[in-house]
Amino acid sequence: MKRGTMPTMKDVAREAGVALGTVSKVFNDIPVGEDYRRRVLDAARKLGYQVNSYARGLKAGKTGTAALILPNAYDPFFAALADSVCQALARRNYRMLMTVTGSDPDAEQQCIRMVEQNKVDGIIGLTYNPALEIPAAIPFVSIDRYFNPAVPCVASDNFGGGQLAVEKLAALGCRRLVFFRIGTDVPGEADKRMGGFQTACQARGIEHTVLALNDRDGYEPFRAFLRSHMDGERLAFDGIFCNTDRLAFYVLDMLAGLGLRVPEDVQLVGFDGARRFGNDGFYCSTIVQPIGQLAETSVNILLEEDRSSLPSLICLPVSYAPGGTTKDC
Amino acid sequence: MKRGTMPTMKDVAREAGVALGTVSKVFNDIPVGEDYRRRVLDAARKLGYQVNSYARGLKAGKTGTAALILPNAYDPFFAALADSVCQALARRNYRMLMTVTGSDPDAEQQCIRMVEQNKVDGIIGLTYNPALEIPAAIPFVSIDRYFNPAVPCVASDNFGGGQLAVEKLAALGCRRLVFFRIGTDVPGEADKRMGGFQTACQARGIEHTVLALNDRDGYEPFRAFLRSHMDGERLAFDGIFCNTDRLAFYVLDMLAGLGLRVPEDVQLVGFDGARRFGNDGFYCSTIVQPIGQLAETSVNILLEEDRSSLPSLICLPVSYAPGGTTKDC
DNA sequence: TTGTAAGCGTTATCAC
DNA sequence: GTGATAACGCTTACAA
Repeated sequence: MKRGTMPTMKDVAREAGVALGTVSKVFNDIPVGEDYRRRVLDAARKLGYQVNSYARGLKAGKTGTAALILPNAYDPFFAALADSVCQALARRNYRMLMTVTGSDPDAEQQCIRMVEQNKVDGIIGLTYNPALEIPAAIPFVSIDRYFNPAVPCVASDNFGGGQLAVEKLAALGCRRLVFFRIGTDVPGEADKRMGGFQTACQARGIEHTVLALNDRDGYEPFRAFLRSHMDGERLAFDGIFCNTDRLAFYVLDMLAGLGLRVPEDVQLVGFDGARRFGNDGFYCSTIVQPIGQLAETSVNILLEEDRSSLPSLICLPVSYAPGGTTKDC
Repeated sequence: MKRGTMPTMKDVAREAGVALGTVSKVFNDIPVGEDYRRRVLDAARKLGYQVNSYARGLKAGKTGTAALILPNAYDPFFAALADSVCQALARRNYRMLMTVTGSDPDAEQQCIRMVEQNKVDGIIGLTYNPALEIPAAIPFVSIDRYFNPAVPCVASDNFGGGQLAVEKLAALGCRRLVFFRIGTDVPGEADKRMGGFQTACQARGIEHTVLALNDRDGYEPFRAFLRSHMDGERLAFDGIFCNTDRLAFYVLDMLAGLGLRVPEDVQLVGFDGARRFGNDGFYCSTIVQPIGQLAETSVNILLEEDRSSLPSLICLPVSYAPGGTTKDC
């Protein structure tokens, strides 16, 4: 925005020989005499004029910009989400301001302050700060984490996903399942995956175990767990459900180290639907999150005019995709 | 930016019992009496005041926002770049406006218009539109593609990377190399990888071949090429250099289909340094692009005050990383 | 040092 | 339908 170099409405008005207000009307699709309209448009083109959306926002109280707050942009799930949200916003002629927090609670709050200053029209946030203060003045949509009834949360049907994983594994012949979980200790929607797993196992009378860890524990305990559950050459489980594809991928490596074949000896299902190179094959058989819908729904709710009665939680259906670590591939 | 609900400087001034200008000074670090300062800060905190950076930008001619234009955000390289650029900008107290173009030339031009409207302070663009019109009024830095001397371009040392790949493969015992290339036909810096490959091969007297394709050709020709170069059980080459990790990954699969072992029968090196799940292991042995430096350098140049004598091209050093498809892993 | 007032580019309200 | 004019929230001479 180098000053003095960009033409303004005033310049266009002078060039077109009309009044300032007339130019404004043309760019706001407010009826105006056809020849005036032409003159203005011609002058604008000639000068290379672009409306200044900040000045417009200053007056109109809208900026045409929404913010997306993410822990990072390189994780496949977050990257795909950023891509989809960006597109969903663009479709509605909105721009996307993106900030990454590195999962640092302070950085997250800082990000919110930053976007508050930028007077965005709304914020979509996927954060891990348990004490996050959400500005009441700006529409906010949370992804994957429920705050309170006043903050709409959009998430995948994590519980249903957990059930689906069990159903699939059971249908593929598994009789003894184990659920591996790793993640933050900030409670989030993703925690429901375990509930779905347990419920489905109980409903089907399937023997099951759970090993739920925190990020700070690292991945080694899973290896130790597997080793301690080896019965000679065989593992005590014939099916493993991991709460993320990343974990499943690590577990795959551990199983190989134990001399176990996947999917022959043990079948493995992850969660997320992460794809190699962002859009290729799955890393493993997985419960796929509907990222496009997640983005679209979040944007819809964020930009909803009537904010008096928004749903407080929306769960979107997940699906199952074979990815080579189950017998159906 | 719901109007009427957010406090303004005027509110703070009234609350603090000082003049409007005084409040402004406090928020711009312009010396002010200490007790005035305190009163203003207290009032601001009490009201939850945040400066409106749009209004500020309107006056100051700077908005504290830069735009990043990418083909998409899900490709691991672009995702990592987005993450790094976002961080580099944040470090300088800048916000990042991101747009994805889907590699559609029109969309790319459209994106530029959009960010022009938003009066960003600068644009970092990685685009494939050969006829892209770059606005003269806004600082622009191009990544991976040289436009003209007036548009600074930041890229990896692609030529050096091509040479490095040959050096490594040669050091690992390869004697007959082939270079596989796929990509757009818009000339970009990445094309220099081939030049580096050929130069290094010639310098070392290594027998070499090249198969350079366009995206629209698809991957099948590579498979056909490999098949036609099978000499009984053996491939006519003992080393393959691919212009991207993605291609290398596909080729890996083709080689397996041909009953060839990697790295025993043939060694494979890709380009980019893409990592599984964004930050884990490499997909293959690869020439790693210095994404962090790419981002940092781009931002440095973009925000450089003195724009009178900027470099027109900066190539950053790449490195080699073994990733299981060469004998040094 | 502090307060005042004139814009920055746009939109909205009026008389014309 | 058109064209002055007053905000919008902030910065910045300039006056006090």
